[in-house]
Amino acid sequence: MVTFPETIPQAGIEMASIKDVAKLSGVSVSTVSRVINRGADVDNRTRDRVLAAIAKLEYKPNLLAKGLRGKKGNIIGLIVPEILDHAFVSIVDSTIDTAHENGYNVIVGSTHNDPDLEEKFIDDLLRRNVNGIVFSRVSDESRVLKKIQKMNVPIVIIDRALEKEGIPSVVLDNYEAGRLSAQHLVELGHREVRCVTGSLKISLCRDRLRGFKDVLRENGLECPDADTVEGDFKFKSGMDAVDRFCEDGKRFSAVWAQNDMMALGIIKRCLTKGMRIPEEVSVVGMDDISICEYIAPSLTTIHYPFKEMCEKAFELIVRQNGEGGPEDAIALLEPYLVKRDSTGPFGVKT
Amino acid sequence: MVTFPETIPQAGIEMASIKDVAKLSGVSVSTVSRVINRGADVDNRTRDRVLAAIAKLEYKPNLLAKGLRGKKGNIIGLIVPEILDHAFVSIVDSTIDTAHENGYNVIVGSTHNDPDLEEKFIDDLLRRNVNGIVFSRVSDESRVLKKIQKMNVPIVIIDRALEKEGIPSVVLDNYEAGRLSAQHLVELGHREVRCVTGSLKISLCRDRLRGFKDVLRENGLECPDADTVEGDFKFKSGMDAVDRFCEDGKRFSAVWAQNDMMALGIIKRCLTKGMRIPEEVSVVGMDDISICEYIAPSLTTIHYPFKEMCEKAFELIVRQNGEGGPEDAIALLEPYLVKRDSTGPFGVKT
DNA sequence: CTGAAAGCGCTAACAG
DNA sequence: CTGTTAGCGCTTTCAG
Repeated sequence: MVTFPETIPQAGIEMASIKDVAKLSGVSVSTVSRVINRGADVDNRTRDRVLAAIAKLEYKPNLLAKGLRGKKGNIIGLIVPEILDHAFVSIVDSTIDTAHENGYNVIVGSTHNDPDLEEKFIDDLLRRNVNGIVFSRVSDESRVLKKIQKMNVPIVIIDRALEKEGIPSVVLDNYEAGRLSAQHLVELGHREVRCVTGSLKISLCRDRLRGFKDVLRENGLECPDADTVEGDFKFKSGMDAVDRFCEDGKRFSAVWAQNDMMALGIIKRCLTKGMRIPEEVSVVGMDDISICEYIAPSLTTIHYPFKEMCEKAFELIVRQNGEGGPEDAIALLEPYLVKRDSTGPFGVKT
Repeated sequence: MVTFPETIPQAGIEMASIKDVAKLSGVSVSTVSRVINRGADVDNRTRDRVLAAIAKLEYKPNLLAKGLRGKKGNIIGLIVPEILDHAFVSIVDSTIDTAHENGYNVIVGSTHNDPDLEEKFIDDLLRRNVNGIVFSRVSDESRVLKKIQKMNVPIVIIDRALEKEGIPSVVLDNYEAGRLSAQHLVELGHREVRCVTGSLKISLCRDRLRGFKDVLRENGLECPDADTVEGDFKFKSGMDAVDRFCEDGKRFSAVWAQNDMMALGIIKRCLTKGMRIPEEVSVVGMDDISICEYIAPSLTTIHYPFKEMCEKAFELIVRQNGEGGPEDAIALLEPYLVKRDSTGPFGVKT
């Protein structure tokens, strides 16, 4: 339902341009440009006049003109597969905040894992002379990345390192994440431990699993492949995993899911089946998305430092914008455990 | 930890410009521009040559130049108070998708409810010749809105109508939302019904409450002010509300929270206190954020049509971009109930 | 210290 | 149908 009560004629005032400022202060545009940009090399008296005119006209340099001329749009492009994904929204948020603090705007695009959308979006960014592109979760297919690099546009991959490509990346120490979760569970006395992974085609999932198993082994526990279910990072695959674990008849007292969404699925399914958490089953997640605190029981998880990640990514972009062309760099960030209510000592049934 | 394995010298290939295309196809830039934009008025043979050159060079018009020249940056600005807020992320997502489908990019900014950030961000958008601004949750203070309108930049307010200002808006039928939730509860046989509102300074919260109470009255039920707790849309205020309700000694069997976050707080607190949901207490939320499905029990709620809202907002922007200047319009969208597991019939204790 | 001039890449009259 | 010209708003030599 759309209604149009009335039409209001608009003033349509134009924004002041550098010309207007020049005219009002009685100098040339280049002088105005000087006081805006370097401030130096300008007589104090004329500068004051210009500044006064700028204030009076509320002049703000047009960013398109500036970007066109300077070849840099003062924009950061951010590409994520899915904004609604609880992990990515943290990236969006942090990137925007970091960029704003540094005087950049950010254009956000979500590819929905569609390579065509992805490429279209990248083209748009390139056509806007972006200062850099922050790329979250690329398909391993790296054609588009090559394109970006060829255009000499700084790029940073977040969350997934493409070392062989020599592309600057910010990644989590995924092996350590796996270790942390196993350690927590082992310390609580659990011996029948399960793991729900993301797709094992993704190297970070394999890394996490490796860390997890290593700790179990170091503690004399086994973790046969049968104790592992491969999920897809989605809620439902967590639910399904519980069914799988129950099927095989063997008991289990603890599960680690390689992301929080699956952990939520696990919790929901367990509760539905009448299993108590953490009294009968301890559950650990991974990512530390905001929901963790909102459910009952709240979810013990491995914190993924999204904010630091985005700050680092931004730093790498800026660094590439400086002289010397792009640097090849990989920043490795460390996860840590956040203990909440979904985990408890083995065998304590209150 | 940052390491720099090696430095790779870059090619730094420039993007092809319209000049390059003109040169390669042996025509003038204006002809190239013609084939790109209107296609008409160009001889078929020359058009083909131009097209070939465009393909060969992978030419894509620079968006900054285009925007500078045409006074329109082909960009939509989106302003939300907090991206991490589960309701707003839906707005971000839908706006971006809608904009992309129509060939626009979107610059997202979150104000964190800081008026200075808000103004700074708006200035940035204006300086980029945005085609329009989608504004979610403005402070009632409308100075900035005036500014935008003065610049003749289309604007649409999402989620909160400022009718007196004559600014195009897309709003929910909040009164109806209140009615729906009460109706659902009444139909389930509940008579001791409570409500946790958002800040009653916000008109939409008052509207929702009015609808809620009207239905109760129509059904011969009372809803004294004491049965209502004013929250702040945050998780914790939902938890606190339960404590308040328990304090006064009167029984209650159902609660409506004016947003899902507070409903989650209610559920968590109830479960912690050992109250069963929905057997002892039915809980209805509002917004239908994604978490609703992920908790146990899943949350019955009033669906807020974010996607339709954003589509409508976009439509209003585009319409204003057309001739005739801005139109004053208010679009009203309808909510609906989504029944899940947090509500059940009164008195049925399984 | 300051102004004039050129040009970033594109579009839009205006001639031809 | 096509090329020339001018200019969007800004920065940056280059003179002076």
